[in-house]
Amino acid sequence: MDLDILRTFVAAADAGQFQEAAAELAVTQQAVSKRIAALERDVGVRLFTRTPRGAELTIDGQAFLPHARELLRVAERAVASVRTGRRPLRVDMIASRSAASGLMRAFHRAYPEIDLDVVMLFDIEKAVAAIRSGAIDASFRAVAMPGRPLPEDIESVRVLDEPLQLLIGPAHALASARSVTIAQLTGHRIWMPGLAPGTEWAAYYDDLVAEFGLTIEATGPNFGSDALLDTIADTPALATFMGGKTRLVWPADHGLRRIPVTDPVPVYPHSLLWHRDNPHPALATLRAHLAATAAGHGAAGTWTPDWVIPR
Amino acid sequence: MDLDILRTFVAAADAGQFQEAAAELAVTQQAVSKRIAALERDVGVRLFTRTPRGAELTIDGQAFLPHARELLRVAERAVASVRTGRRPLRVDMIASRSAASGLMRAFHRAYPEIDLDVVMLFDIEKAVAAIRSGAIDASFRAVAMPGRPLPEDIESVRVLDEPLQLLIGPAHALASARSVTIAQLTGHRIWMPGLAPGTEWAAYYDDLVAEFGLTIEATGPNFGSDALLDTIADTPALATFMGGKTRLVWPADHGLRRIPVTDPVPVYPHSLLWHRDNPHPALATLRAHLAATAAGHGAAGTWTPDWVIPR
DNA sequence: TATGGAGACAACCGTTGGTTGTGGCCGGGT
DNA sequence: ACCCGGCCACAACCAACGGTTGTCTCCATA
Repeated sequence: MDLDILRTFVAAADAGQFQEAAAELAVTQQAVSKRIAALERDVGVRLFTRTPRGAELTIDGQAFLPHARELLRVAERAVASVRTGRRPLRVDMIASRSAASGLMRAFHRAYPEIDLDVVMLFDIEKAVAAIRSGAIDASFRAVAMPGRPLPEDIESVRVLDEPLQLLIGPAHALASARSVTIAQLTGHRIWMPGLAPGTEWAAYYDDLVAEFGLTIEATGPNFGSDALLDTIADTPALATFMGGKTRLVWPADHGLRRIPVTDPVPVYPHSLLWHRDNPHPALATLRAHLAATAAGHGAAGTWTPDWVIPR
Repeated sequence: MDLDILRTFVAAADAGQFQEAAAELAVTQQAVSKRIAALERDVGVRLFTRTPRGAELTIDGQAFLPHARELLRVAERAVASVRTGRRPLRVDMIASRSAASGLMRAFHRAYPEIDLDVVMLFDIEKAVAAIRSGAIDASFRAVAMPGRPLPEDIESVRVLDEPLQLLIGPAHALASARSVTIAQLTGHRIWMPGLAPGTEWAAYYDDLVAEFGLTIEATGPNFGSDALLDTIADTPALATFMGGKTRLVWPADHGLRRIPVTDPVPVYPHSLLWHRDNPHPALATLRAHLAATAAGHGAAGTWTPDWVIPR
């Protein structure tokens, strides 16, 4: 099915005749006739009843029409999402199910008229480059890792601390714990595949390891969270860290447990980054929204690496 | 833009490489390469970065991907709306802005997961034929006009009485009235273009005229409500009837007035009609919903033709 | 009854979109 | 260090699609 054909269908439905639709679309009446016939062959029903002085929609045609319009609307938005110029606010975050995702959902509820696009870049370096190039408008990241101070043209504000939780299977030694202290984790194997050196998230876990003497294995490629969850669920001796705001969707029978970590609570600090000169109006709205709804970061009893910008 | 190309894009994005996507789609790798190149030419940005061992999404590609998926979802629904078999509940009503539309909106809010299609057929005769043929599942209509008793296989229930209002321009003699009695309308010109003999709505207004001695002109073709509103707004001596639940969208400076009519209140009776044997599960839901939320019909002080099924 | 406007069908043809064949690039194994 | 294998791009070729022109039928209207 071709969007041009849908445009033809809508034009013919609006005009009530093929001839006029053809004129609008700058093609011949025969072309319109063929396109409609092709569409009808495609969907398997007759969409117009042809009369000697025009063509009117059948019942099926009437039912199909709003769907066709919707399709064209969505197509327009899809193209707009990548067209330069007035385009949706494009935001990067570390993971699709991180706490930043919850913030953006809340923002979308508050301002449903603002078009949003979410992307996930590799790390803070790519994110900063994308912000400077204008490829994205904002980014939720932890800053500023050692050796990578934020450039002067990038501004940031800390918006949310996400407490880490331990994710373990039902056969794990800590499976029945209501919560665990960081000290209790010493000696347990914690697996975080895909932890790539040089990224800000690797730097975060490096500091966590150094500070509390944990053991984190970063071996093996990251085959995605599904594969990770499967392995964790089935392996008694293995645990992993996961953002406490993560909304997991996994088969109910996995039996996975999420255990809060305390003394102190390790929190992953999300800051919003943007370019000083970015004029996107929705960016100002987002910043104002986050400032108004900002809650709990830098609270007592929490831990972050000392390179994290305090407020 | 072609939906097949979008499917190719999504498949390639999911697979992370063109080769595998090509295998899934049962075409050659070269065809996928060409399609992606065409799509990129179409939207004007590069969607993939080609590497020697695959292709990964650019930032723009990431932003475009959810839109592409949405487009395919909408396309699927569009086709489903006309496919026989499990399809959306298809409901006919007399006008897109009648009270029935409000009922269906409320139903949609209550059951957003139920797919709905609304069509507008010519009259009760077409509606009954469509219900019997299965082309529609239900219809909001006034029944049962003289000489057209409902067939035995069609069931009905009265669901809503819509009070009529007088619609007049700012220069009309009654423009400043808070309400008018039917008796006061005697001698005023009431214009209802498109009132077609033999339809149930024409029968309704015929009875209204006969009962209260009104003057209704049905001359001229109906060029749509916009044209009607324009004329009414500009013509001091002209009025028309309009459903009291109608949500009008007209330029604010039209200056149109809607005046309630009393003594008695003429109400247009909407009944839900359906086929005795229609098994569509959403139909049962709709009937239950309407039964639970049904309000005010057959109230004292209202008038309907005596052929209207009382309850 | 003649006329004009609208859609369908047929014939024709250029362009599009598929295929096969081939070459370049880069990572990993030997 | 080198070669192999996997993956994508480019070129050439060809069928099929989608457009145009020309013509016919149908029916409402004058």
